Amino acid sequence: MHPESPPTHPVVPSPVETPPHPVTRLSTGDELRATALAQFASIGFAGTSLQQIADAAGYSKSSVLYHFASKEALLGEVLTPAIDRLEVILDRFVSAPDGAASRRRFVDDFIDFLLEFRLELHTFINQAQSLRGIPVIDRAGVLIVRLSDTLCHDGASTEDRIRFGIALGGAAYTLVAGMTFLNKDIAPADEIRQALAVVIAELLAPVAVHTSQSRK
Amino acid sequence: MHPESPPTHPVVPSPVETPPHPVTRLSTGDELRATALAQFASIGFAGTSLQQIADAAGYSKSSVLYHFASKEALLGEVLTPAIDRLEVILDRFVSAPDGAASRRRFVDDFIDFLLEFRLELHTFINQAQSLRGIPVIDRAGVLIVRLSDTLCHDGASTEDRIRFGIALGGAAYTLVAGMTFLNKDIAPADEIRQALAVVIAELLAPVAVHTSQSRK
DNA sequence: GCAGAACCTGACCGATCGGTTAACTAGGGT
DNA sequence: ACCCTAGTTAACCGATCGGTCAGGTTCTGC
Repeated sequence: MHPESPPTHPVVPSPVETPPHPVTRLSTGDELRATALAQFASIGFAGTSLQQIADAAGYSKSSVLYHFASKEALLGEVLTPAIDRLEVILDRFVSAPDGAASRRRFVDDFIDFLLEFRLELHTFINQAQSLRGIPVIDRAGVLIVRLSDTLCHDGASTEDRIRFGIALGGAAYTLVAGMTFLNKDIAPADEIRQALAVVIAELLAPVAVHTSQSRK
Repeated sequence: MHPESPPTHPVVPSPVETPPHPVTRLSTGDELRATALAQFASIGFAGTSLQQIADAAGYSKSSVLYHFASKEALLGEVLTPAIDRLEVILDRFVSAPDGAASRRRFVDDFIDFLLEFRLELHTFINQAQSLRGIPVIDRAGVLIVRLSDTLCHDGASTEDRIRFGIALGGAAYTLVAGMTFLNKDIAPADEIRQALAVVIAELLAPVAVHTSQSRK
């Protein structure tokens, strides 16, 4: 089943503490989380079976359900780190004094978030509607609405809201699906980050200007 | 089963030709196509069962499989009109002389396409990767690549390609998921179209300028 | 009246779904 | 030796999956 040689359980090089050198070896739970995330993002939560996750990770379906109470719980554990991170970023932004510097740092933080949690964002963005009721999804939903309301105050125009939506959905798409599909080259990372910064800032700039200063 | 009163088959008001007044009544096949599209776009192709489609449309699963050879064939019939339309738009653009007017008309056509086939685009955009091999998906894939290559010539920068990807994925997201989720108001249609035109043109403008004229 | 096409359906098929249970293995502490 | 815990798995459960099939109903052409 596993690439490892012995027929017993596959990993667990050091049962206590994290390994001294940050080895690339992951715990079984982390392996399963990563595998599940990749499947949820590409095939969808409803379209991914526990058997597929187990096969892809090299375990049995029973093992997946040993580490996670249910499929929904697995989704929850997969998405939670991204939500926590976004919450921190947003809290820091709203508690900072209004100003160009604060806004600039927020956009930087947000782009870091996009790049680090692209699969989680893609999963949420494209499936939140059909997964309403699952606690982690609802929590992420209110967070996104808060993000939207923070950037686009009550009186924001339709165009401002569409700018925000396009930035959010466009980044989620481009960084996952569009990457291996439109940009055949594997992309030089730094170049992507820089280009993303330009375009996202351009999309969000009028919104921010509109909310904190006078129009145009 | 059906909202109609008699227990027999539900619609078929005029068995031959289209009804003289374009009544809102749809043929069974059209009802099923529309229902399936809504489910595919929100829950995903893999996550949507034929039973769900049948229930939502008020028919039996057997009836769905009577009108469509298989689930994949249903997906094909659902997506084909959008692909045909996009193909027409793209052909007209590449066969027209280069120029600002041609580009402007293309963006207009493209926005019409986005608004009319938002569910079809959303379905393709977010699931093409996992549905590779299905003929209609592959056909749409080569079309999108052709669209990308037409707008971004070989030497296009990473930023240009990201602009295109964000415009495409962002519009698909905003017009479907973001609509009932971020913009609580049902949206005044014309306002959405106009805002979309501004933002899409802004995203695509540097690309077009770059490919047909000098930079900036 | 009658044959046939078009339409819709319940019953059924093997496969797979998410999830439960019990059994097994290995290691640590005593 | 002992037990306990953690990890893994096969076997199994009822439900549902996509798909097939035979039969019933209604309409049309003759």
